Amino acid sequence: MPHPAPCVEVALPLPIHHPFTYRLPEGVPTPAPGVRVLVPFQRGERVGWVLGPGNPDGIKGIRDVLDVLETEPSAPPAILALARWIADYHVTPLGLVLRTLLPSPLSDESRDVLIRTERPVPPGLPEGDLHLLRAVEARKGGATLRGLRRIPSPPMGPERGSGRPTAGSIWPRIRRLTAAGLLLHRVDPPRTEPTTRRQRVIRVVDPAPDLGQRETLFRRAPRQRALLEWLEALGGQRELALLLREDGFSRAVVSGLEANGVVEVMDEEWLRDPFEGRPAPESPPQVTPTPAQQAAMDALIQASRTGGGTPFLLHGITGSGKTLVYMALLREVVEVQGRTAVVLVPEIALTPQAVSRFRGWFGDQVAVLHSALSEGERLDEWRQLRRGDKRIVVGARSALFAPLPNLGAIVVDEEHDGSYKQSEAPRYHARDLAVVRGQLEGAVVVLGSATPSLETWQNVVRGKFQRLSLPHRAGAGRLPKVEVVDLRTLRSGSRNGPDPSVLSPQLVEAVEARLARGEQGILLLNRRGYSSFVQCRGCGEVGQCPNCSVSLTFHRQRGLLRCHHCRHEEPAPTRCVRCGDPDLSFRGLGTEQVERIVSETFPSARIARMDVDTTGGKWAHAEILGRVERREVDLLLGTQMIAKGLDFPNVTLVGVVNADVGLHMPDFRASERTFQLLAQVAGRAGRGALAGEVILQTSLPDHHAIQCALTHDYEGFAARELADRRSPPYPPHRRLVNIVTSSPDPDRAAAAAERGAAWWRSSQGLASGLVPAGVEVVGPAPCAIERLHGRTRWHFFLRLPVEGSVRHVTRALHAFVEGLELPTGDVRLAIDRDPVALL
DNA sequence: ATAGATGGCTAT
DNA sequence: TAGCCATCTATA
Repeated sequence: MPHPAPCVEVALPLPIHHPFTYRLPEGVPTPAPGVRVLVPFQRGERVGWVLGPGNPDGIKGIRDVLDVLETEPSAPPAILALARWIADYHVTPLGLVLRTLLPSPLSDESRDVLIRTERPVPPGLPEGDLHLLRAVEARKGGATLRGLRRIPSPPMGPERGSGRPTAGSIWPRIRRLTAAGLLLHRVDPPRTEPTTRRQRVIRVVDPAPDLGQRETLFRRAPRQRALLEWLEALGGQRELALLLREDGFSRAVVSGLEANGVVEVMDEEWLRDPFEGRPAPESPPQVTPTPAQQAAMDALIQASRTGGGTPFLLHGITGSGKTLVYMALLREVVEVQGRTAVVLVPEIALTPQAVSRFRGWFGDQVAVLHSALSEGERLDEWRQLRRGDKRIVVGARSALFAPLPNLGAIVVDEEHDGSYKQSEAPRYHARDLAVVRGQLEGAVVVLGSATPSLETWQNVVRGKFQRLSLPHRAGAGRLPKVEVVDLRTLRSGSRNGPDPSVLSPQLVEAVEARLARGEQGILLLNRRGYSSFVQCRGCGEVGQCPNCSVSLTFHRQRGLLRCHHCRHEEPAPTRCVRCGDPDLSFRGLGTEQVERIVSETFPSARIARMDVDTTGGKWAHAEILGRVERREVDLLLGTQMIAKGLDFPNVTLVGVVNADVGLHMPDFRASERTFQLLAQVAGRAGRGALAGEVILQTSLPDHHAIQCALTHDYEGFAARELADRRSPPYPPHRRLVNIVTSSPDPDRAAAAAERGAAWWRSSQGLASGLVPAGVEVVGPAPCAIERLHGRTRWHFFLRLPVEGSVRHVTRALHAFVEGLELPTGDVRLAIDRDPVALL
């Protein structure tokens, strides 16, 4: 009896909620779970991940695995387990999850490439064919089919083909044109061997020849001796290219030494150092921990020795020295226990300042995953972590998925930060996943913040997390005095000088004092551009984005109106586009305008502006902060990106130009975000020996987000906010699942949401018990931002108890995704579990 | 996501 | 009746 052919289940990065089964060619041993394989799929090839043995029964036309791409799984068991958890909880196909968790060069697919031949275009070619030929011609060296699909179809009338991708099958056309000899079609295979940059390195063998041997070896070869001594002076090895180019040795000398067996030339993986040429690492400060820091350290170290346990909240006010506590834990876990650790920081906080601190303390044990890294650099770091050559990873969100063996600790700094939430599928929250991974691998989890998210706070209250508190500033720093300026009492145009509703007399005076004393100041305005909308004084028309239901922001420097959601831009108008009135008013103050007003008010001040528009380059962010650190800047002005983690002792003033920005967002977290932002930015003042001062300009001085920021009262804020979210109930009293439908066609988006909500409402009554009691269905309704990227969006959401029903809801969500009949056409369904915002 | 099949519609 | 389009189905 013949053996049944061994098969494997493979997860492919496609929006398909089940794995595919492939047969292993004869003699190929079954790869371990998590190993990447190359498989045929439809007309191309794709890279997927082996999940385990498969069963070929009932599959007609099963196909063979084409190649096993690695011996060590790129998704080791711990990462695969985490990926499965995410796939289940966030209702996302496992292959898509794996693709997100792993460095992107590891997943690829074959590409169809079209090349235009020399043959001239024959007469009478159909319009569509001609259009395709032109599109291919426009791309030199061949056009990928993927790229071609994105181009707009030819204009066919006033309404049709309005910038949408070509519909229908393109293949008959390609076949026709290929047969006519006008196009060549080639299929490029997926890149399965990630490009590692390699370099030739020359290295002195061990042991090197002793002095006696050298006499005989080098009697007639003085250059060889010189080379050996040169290499020894450099520590025993040198990149070959540099040796030949920079050091003036000839290839013959190198070959001579190699022939004598004194050196060897080898290919070595090139370990690119992303922080090459960056500021030198800070050495660890010799400070004695405060009693509170010591207590926190003891608790964490104790927990690390007993396998993790309850997650910790390290609740320390700004400047209280949370970093020192993290360091003590890392030292214990990495250096004493020989394990590994993850440190997560918000996207923006990964400043060279922060990085050099970690590198100074832990040297080249640290891998840094910075957004400025290329994909190749990221992969290099990832490989070193997997090999155990580096044992600490510091990075944003995705660093949580680093393949560290024997994980001992996970630190999530500034755990309340919104950038931990991934906005596309899988819509995970790295803070929540840190808790999951810690539990799966027995690692200590520490969530650090001065202003914890209410979810984390509630987990402390309910005994799920253990709170460690740092109630005082470390060292000489004192919490700054906070003063409020009521913008309602300041009307513009009353006297000469700056518009007092932008820079109040109090703020002007405070800035002048800093300039006189040679101290520095920070000015926050959480809105970029020059003005957030442009309105015609004649007819009231406001410039709107054609793809999104938002107004366009005016960027004066570049003379553009821009959409901050879809990046649409158009030239700034000089007169109203509707009525032609030239009297336009620029409303809604932004950073660009504040910069202008500030520089007019304080002509002698050196000003730097930091927002998305001034930090485009790879190191622009670092460059601006470097200037502030070297005191080449008197006033740093910017959006929320200046509020996080900066530590400059000479900054003694923080001015918030308008604290109300964001307070009126139609989202249940608006107050929380405002409070956190104000508390964080206030924490930038007075971190050194000099006393700090904070001025908050606001039209809502009585709002609790502002009142509590004034008095540095986190617990007061939490109590009030928790009460406000009781009715109607919002997180953390309930869990939410936001379900968003979208389509270019408004009717279909609405219909999809109606059907979706109806599915849940009808399933609630069913005897199947699919939807557990206590689940409320709210909506549907159009989203707050109703149109985005040219699609109309509707949503409804589920509200469920915090305890109990989570697993049942997961099951119901899977049934929902499988069972819901969406309207035909381009209609998408997105499930956002534990959303950060409901916009 | 996307190739391929199906069926209705229309300009030719 | 070829071509176009929307819709449906399977992908191993």
